[in-house]
Amino acid sequence: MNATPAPPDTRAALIEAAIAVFGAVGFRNATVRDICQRAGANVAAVNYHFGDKESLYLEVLRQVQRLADARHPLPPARGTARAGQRLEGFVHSFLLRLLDPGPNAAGSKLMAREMVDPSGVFDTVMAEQIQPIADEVRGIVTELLGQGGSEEAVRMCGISIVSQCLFYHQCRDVVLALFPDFDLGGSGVERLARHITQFARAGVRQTAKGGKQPGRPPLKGTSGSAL
Amino acid sequence: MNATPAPPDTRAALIEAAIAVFGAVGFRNATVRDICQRAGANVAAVNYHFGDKESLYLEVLRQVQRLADARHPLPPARGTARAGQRLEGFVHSFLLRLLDPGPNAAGSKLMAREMVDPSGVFDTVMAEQIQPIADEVRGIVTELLGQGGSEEAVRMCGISIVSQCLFYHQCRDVVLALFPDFDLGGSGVERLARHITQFARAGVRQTAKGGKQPGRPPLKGTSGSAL
Amino acid sequence: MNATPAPPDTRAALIEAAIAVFGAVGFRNATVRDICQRAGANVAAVNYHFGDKESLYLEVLRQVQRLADARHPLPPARGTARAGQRLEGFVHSFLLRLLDPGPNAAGSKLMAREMVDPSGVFDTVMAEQIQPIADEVRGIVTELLGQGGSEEAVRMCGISIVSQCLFYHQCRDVVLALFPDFDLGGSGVERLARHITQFARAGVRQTAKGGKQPGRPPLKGTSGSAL
Amino acid sequence: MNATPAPPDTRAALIEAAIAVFGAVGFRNATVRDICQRAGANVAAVNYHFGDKESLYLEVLRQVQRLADARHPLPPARGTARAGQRLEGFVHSFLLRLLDPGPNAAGSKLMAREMVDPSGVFDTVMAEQIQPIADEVRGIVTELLGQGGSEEAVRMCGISIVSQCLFYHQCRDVVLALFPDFDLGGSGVERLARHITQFARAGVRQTAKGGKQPGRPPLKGTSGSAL
DNA sequence: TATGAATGAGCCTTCATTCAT
DNA sequence: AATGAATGAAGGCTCATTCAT
Repeated sequence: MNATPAPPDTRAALIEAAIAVFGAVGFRNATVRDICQRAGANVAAVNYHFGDKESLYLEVLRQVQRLADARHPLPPARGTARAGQRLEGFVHSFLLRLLDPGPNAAGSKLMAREMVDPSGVFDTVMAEQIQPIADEVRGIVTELLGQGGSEEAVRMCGISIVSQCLFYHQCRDVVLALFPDFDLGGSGVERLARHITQFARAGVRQTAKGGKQPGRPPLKGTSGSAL
Repeated sequence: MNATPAPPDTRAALIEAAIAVFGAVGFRNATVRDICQRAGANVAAVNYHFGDKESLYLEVLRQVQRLADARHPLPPARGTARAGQRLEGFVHSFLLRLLDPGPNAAGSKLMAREMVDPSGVFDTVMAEQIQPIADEVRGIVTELLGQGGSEEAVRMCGISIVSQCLFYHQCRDVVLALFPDFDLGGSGVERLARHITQFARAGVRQTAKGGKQPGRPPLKGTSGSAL
Repeated sequence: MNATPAPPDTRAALIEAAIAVFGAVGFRNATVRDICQRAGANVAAVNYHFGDKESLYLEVLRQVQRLADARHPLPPARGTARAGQRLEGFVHSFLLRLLDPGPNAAGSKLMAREMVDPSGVFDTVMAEQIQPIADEVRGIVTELLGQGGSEEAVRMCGISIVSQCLFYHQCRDVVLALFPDFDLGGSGVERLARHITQFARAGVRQTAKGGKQPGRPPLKGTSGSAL
Repeated sequence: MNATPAPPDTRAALIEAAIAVFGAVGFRNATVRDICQRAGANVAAVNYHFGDKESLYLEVLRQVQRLADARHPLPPARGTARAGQRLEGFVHSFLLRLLDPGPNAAGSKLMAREMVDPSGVFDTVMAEQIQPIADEVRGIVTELLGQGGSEEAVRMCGISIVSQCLFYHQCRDVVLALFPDFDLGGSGVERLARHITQFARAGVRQTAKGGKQPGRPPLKGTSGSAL
């Protein structure tokens, strides 16, 4: 569609280098010099091609999304399969996208940081990358919950599912510090997907039964306000 | 109350200011000058009282934990209650600790960042702050799973529980971008605690039954297309 | 003369300014700001062109040597003349190099300081600048001593020669404080060279005769009281 | 004479510590904090007892001289012995004073630096410490030269003697870099003293014979001016 | 007499950015 | 279309010194 006649591969090299550097050390810690050097370009190249460091960063996030979509497209939209299957499929491909050690791993790290510590491009990221996932999850959960699913239940169940997946990605270092031999790549992803799927399915089923916890009085708080 | 009415405790003022600044912009973005200025102290004050910026940062993280422990102590250790109750208690007080909009909110943010983007003090934070929580959760899950709990199951269930709580904290901005009216303070915490508790209890129970998902073959394929 | 009339060679200007500043106040006392200012360059110029202050310092020492070699080359290597002549030639050109009031005087001062109060670049200076001189002297003395020259005798005679020359340079202020009219430039150098040469030649000849001082018992006692 | 009723040994401790620190790293590199710490005193102690860092430095130089005079008094004034003996005695005790590894070694280093790189207290040091040595040497050389000794010959011979001794002290690091096994303490001093004495005696004797070098035409210069 | 806290000037270095070519 | 040199603002840190106690 967008055919630049002679691809100025300096630009592409800059983006690629920037993904690696931003991913490794974050936006602030990354230096323009480092990026340019890795791209085999001049110190002024970033400013020349992108205007400034932040514009490069935005371009990088876009490219990261493009790569992620290409490598691990989200499962086809709702309706094509039963919710149970779709949950399983979603968890699996979402985990793959997050934990894939492939060329986009650094980009993945970028997204994680953006969610915890939003920068100026957060809105774009939300709209272009996170919202579609949220929609997909909402669809799955809505169907799973059936008519017993209040809006709040849908939201919370969706978050319960997504958060389990994201944790391994965002808090990878914590996981590995606690369990140094934890397998977060290769076959480990399969086991994780299986666990999360069955854990979540049971959780959602329970939520569908109603907010009432069987035979349990309201929480007896550990802090101030009387719960 | 105190004999000395108000000793111009520069050190304390520095920590307080640092919590705010580090919490707002992170370790790297924060400047010593800014912190000192807010604390009404000299530029050299940080070096005098803490040695360097990083040592101040570590002290800040410790103070943040102290405040958190004081405001929302984790439930008393194992043995005092059945695991079911302890799960409920843990989730509730953990959420309170994370989402408390009180004076420690900025400090909370710090911990979130540290988990996603570890700094030089990560190891200390792991040992002093995260490990105790992990131990507590492990204890609860081990008891809930009973004899059917493999080491891996214990780990994954623990993470499934903690990650749900953490998400609202770490990805607060994402939650609010998706659901602007989501209640993350006050009574919202109670509803969240109830949801997570029952979701997790069902999930753990299901995990205990065995890793086999009823009538479902192991996943095949690495991307969504197979779903 | 030169095709490019006057390239604003910031790098060269920095070195020149640095020779002056380092020479005047020493490495530690010198400030990068001062050097850059004198060179008409930005504060960051030193870092850009040399990496850091110390690397600039090393470059300065090299340039100083280059200038010294250009202005006062040491006499051609051994073999071309008898040792007596070579001693004379060495002392003369070494003194010229040390006492030359020309544009390299400040640089000379640097070397003197480095020998008395070594800095981080001492090893490099030793290898690149001092060792060649030591080798030359060793060659001369070895030949002068003939077969009677033990290794120790060679070393000590060499030092006896060099130290006499260096003193006028390193302790110039002491000399001038003691003898305000002492001529350390111009024809004074000639007289110094003649004195040191004949003094040293006699000393070496005496050393060659054997370590035994005629009719004098070995020293006894460790302090002056025995004299 | 000067009896301070109750010796404030903080002051003495400061001086002692300062000798060590100044001697080790020089005036500029030394920090008041370091000195106070080693003296077991408060950071403000230097300013309190001496006014400022430089005044402490002057006091230190005085103390160094006191110690040197106590440990290695110069040989008794002229007339008590023949010049030959006195030369031997001077060289020996001067070397001892310079190379003594005892408690004043650091102080010695200070003096060396002061001679090469004079500070504000240089004049005091000259008058109080160097001049007496110069006078002693002048006396010895004058007698050795006899009637053939011009003023210039006396000066240059004196310097030839002193410079040989000083070199081992001031350029100790150079000596050890060139000859790592060179013995600069203990019995090494004896050998050095013997060498320098006989070397110098021969040199002075030759100088006395007259400035004419036997059968040697004036120097054939290696640089500009026609010698 | 002596101190611990605090200060402010200043240093080296980093880095995104600019500019002439 | 692209670069190497150069910039200036800013950052963390050091250190001799001061001051209230």
